[in-house]
Amino acid sequence: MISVGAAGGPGMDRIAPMSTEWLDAEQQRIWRALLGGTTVLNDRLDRDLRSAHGLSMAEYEILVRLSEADDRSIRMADLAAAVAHSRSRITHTIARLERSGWVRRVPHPDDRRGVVAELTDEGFSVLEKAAHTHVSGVQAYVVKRADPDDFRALGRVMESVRDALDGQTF
Amino acid sequence: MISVGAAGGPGMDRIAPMSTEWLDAEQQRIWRALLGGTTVLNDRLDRDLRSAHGLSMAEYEILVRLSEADDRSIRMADLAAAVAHSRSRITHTIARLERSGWVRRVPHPDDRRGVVAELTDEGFSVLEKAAHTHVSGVQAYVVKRADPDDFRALGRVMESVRDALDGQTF
DNA sequence: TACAACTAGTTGAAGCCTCAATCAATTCCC
DNA sequence: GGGAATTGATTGAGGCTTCAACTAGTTGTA
Repeated sequence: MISVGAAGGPGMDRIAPMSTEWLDAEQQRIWRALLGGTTVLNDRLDRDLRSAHGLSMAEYEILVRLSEADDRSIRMADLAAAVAHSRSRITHTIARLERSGWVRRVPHPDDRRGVVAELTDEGFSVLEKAAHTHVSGVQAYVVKRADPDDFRALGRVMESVRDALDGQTF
Repeated sequence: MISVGAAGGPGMDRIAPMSTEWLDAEQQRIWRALLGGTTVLNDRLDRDLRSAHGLSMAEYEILVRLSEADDRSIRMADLAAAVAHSRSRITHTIARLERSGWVRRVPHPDDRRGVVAELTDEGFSVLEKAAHTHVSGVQAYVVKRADPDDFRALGRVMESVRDALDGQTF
């Protein structure tokens, strides 16, 4: 047993390889809870949406953003930034959503390079139903299980993480 | 703007569709921080590992588990449960790791249906190097940015989430 | 013993994401 | 103005994950 990622990395006490600061036992326990918890959570929310509405989490998130925007439409690049996906991924996902009839692509009025994705009425209607499933899941799997102060603390940490890392488009 | 997933779902004040309890503004902010934060975090940790060691996060996690186990080996199904992946996914991933020479498959001694995945010396050596990259990232992107009490609170929440949802193999 | 039910693991096809290359339009700047 | 650099978006190939179907070994039970 070597505890890679835990207190005292491999050989650490003898050669101090490259000054990596290892996690102590508690930090490692918390980190693994974050990793494992988000894995099972995303998996579960995704399955719930798929089985009930034929919609993935990624697709759901996109529809939500569109529903909140003026004219229910957002430019492709802005949409990519909003959900932290690559442009390529947004192109593929919007193509699928368009095939389903939930989104329509229209040329950008000012910038002729631009494309704007717009939520259709049918898409909005699917979203209305899917929102019940999704929000119920978030309540049951996360919000209801958390002490309100702990939940706020989680928010502070993850806001800091997100703000530090985002803004990188690939 | 309809705020699906936020306070007052669509039409909620008029028809109370199916008694879904919506998230208030603060809860929604926190939930989106968790969603967005974990997205960019996983993305970044994965890229760091890939570019430096040719190893994905999923592969790294598996190697870590193996390195911690007796004989550096774990049965396929147990490995799947440990990292919350499907058996099929573990089969594919171990096949890849075996091709890379980092893991070897051996028949289970008692149960002739069983297969045990075992970390090779070469795999251990890659893991030793990768651990520096990974742990440095976790420190810089998460641990160092978080107030220690907030970080502990995050741990409590995510442990509860994970324990509530895990144990579902697909 | 014998049969049914279950568990372990694999397989291949289909779907989604990543990556690099590409094309078109806009902006920069001399 | 005009060429270079940048930005917006798409494309298709390759890689990883999911899903359903399948084989094989084990367990329960009569």
